[in-house]
Amino acid sequence: MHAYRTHTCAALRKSDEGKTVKLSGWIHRKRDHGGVLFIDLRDTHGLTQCVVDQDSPLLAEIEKWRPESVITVEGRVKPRHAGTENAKMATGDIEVYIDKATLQSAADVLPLQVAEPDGAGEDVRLKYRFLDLRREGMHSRVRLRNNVISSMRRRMWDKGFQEFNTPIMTASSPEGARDYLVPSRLHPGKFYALPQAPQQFKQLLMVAGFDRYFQIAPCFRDEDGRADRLAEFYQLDVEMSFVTQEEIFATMSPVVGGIFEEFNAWTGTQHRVEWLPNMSWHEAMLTYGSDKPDLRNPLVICDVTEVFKRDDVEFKAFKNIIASGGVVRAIRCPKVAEQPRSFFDKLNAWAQGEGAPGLGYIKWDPLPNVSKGETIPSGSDSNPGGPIAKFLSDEALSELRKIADIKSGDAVFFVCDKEEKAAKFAGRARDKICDDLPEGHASAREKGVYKLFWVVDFPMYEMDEKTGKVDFSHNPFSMPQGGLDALNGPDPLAIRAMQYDCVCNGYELCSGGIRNHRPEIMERAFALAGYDKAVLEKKFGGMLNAFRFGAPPHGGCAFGIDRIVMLLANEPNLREVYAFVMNGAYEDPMMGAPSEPSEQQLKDLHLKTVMPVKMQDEKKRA
RNA sequence: GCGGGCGUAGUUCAGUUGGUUAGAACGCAUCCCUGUCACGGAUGAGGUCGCGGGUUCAAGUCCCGUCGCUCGCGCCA
Repeated sequence: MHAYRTHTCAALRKSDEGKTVKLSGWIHRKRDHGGVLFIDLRDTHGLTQCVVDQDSPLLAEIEKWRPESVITVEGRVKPRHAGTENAKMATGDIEVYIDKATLQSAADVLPLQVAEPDGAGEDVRLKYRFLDLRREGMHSRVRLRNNVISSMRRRMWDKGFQEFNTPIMTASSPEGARDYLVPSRLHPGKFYALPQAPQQFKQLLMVAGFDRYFQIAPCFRDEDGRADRLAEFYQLDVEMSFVTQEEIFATMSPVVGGIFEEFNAWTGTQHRVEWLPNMSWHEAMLTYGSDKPDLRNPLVICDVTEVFKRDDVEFKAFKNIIASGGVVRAIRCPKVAEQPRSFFDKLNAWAQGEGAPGLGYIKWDPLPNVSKGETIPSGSDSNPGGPIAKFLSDEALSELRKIADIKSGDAVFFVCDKEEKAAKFAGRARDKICDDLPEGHASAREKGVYKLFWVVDFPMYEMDEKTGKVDFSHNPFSMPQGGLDALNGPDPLAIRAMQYDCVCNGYELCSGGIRNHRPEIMERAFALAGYDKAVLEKKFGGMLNAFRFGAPPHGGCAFGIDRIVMLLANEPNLREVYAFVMNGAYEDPMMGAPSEPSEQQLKDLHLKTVMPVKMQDEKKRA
């Protein structure tokens, strides 16, 4: 017989009755009745109930073994007595009557409970991640992640892509974030960088003639974390040669959509997967106030600056801001007028908490003799109310209704600021309003659906408001729409890039572009952002050189695997979908990382550490 | 770098206006129990109330500082 097991803990059924079997696993739960002891034995596959009664000399010994100890039991498979079967367990019709038992590894008293969710905090869970991972939720989320990655690989190979490995220790590549650096022993004073993305390598593979690349690629960025952002993460990194933007969408939409279809019922709720038409970046920012809008939220934003510019509108607060170049955005909220006063007051308080002067609104309470939903442009179907209504003439109100498509019973919230700020704040208010509405309201967030679409036509450049300096707004590898001619045009801020994102339920899943493979266009593109040829050569010399020896037109994208798994697992925190992660301060309390190197290590690496003044003081005091 | 929230038993939490010996649940230990499946019952151990300072007759509670965790802003695809 096998040293440890003949079956897994999920395998045995009634048909195995009478067999002598061996199982190994963890003591999940013990139920000790004095004369009879039940042990639920667990492995990664499932649970099997094992029994010892007082006829057995083993009882006294086994009683002492604590939960989460690893044991091996040998015994006979017996059908459970009539009425004691457990329909909730796959193996619930049988039990294993223990003849022999070995304690393979005893468990100490546990710092967190494995069999029960005990609400243990993240610091404890991360320190004892190996225990946390035994728990049902983490265990199955890690498996979900593995399955998603496996499915991605299969889908990519099926489409003729091959998986490549690219270096982890490489050169710093300025993609925006800070690099993690690795000191070189052989080259004093020089450092390798961990890749923020394998961007240049995948483009070089295109130059090398491999025309369909993918990689489940680790990426590293030394920027502060968030619930959905860590120092290291994985991307499904993709690049193709001789393709248009549309071909990339046509290739990748079925891959990511297929993943959502395949795993969408994992949380137990079936979700629909809906693809919506491409949206321009400009439309996303205007209509939704975000470059990654959640389209389950039905509220839309429109520009109503014209209304507040009118001579018969007396609202000075907005007029002053408009006079200095500001805009007014209106968030149209169907059927929201009937919400209680407290709903509007709470939103106003929220806006003030966010640093805004408030969140003004107008609501159109239906007049009793007019049926709901009926539109009379003059506004005579309803009674406009709210703090701002009195500043607008009847004509202004009716223009507002026309522009914002307002019906009786609707409400509108206003945001007034410089364009970019107004757009973004209106976007956040749009989400806040939607979330504050009661469940089932016509304007509440839709449930049970993944809404996917591509945002296209990102601007190539943006202007820093303070310095007035023009810089790349996304990454500098994208081809400008219109090529060199566009770059020689009068207004760099009007140039769109062949740059796109894939968005799902408010998360940016993927970012990509058709790359700029022409050195002369790249030179001009960098010049517009104020970088001279020398900078370009220093930063991208390797890739630029390659482009001088025959580079195919190419493009690609990279999907954040963790965000996809977060959506599938319905978890708002990235740390819930990784086996091993660092905490918010990028420390690993289990492994003790980061740690101080030894003197010898520093010497080998030709390094000396200079501690921040604050920490030097602390050391002195200690 | 900045802001919000939190810090009390192994774990999750309660702790009133500052007032006697700081509580509960789960876990742990000992004992009882032959059919449970979150088994049940009895008893018990377990605390520098994050740390330092202050106010007070008296501080888990109030004040100041500091550290840690967490969420967000800045930053970052």
